[in-house]
Amino acid sequence: MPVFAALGDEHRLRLLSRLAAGPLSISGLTAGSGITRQGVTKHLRVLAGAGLVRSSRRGKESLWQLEKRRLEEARRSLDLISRQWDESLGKLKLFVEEQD
Amino acid sequence: MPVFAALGDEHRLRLLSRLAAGPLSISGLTAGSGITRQGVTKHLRVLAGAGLVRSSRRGKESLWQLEKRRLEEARRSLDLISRQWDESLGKLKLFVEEQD
DNA sequence: TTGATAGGCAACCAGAAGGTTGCTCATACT
DNA sequence: AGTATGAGCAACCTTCTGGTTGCCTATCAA
Repeated sequence: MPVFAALGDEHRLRLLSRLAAGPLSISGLTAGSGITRQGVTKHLRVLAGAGLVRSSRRGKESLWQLEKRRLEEARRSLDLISRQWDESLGKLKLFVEEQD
Repeated sequence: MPVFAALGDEHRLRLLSRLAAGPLSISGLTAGSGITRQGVTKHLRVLAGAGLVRSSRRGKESLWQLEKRRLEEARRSLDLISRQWDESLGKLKLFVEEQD
């Protein structure tokens, strides 16, 4: 649910952008991450909890991949706010002009 | 800097969307927020630290308003990741087809 | 079947985050 | 002048978070 909270950690953002290049296993993601495998696992769980990522076992490793839809939902939320702001600025401008 | 972290709190998200309807003072934002004025202030500071919001004193009250640019930067970041993902899926599809 | 590789579970820890309260300061109103 | 309103500062507390370590399970390969 709290998708922005999930995005709000640098390690998790990095994980996401690495996953954006294609599915990867946990050890794959751990390599060069600077933290432990367990740390990575925790982050992946958070991302999964936010619906940003999904895993599937393949043999002895579990492959993680991006769930694009949630990203786009998040993007749209931000879009919505900026649009509202544009409108409110529009109204403000109108208001100012009426003052003349 | 950590713009997503700033977005990752429900109170702050609500503050933002209220500000999207136009500038407001701290007490204005506090009303109906469910937390103390000091709490609101802290959240506003976080948002400001992320460059998402800006304040200006007007008489005895300080008016807070949205900083649209950062929102759009954040939106673009998400966009970038989904685009990369699209590409990677494209490559994956190609790879699968080669297998036949 | 033994070993190596990939991962899960649980406990633990330090520090950050969210929130409150109490006090002070400054501006506005009458 | 005196009071009410809007806000800042600092201390404090509790909970959540990021990260680690130690140990156990499962799969693959020799």
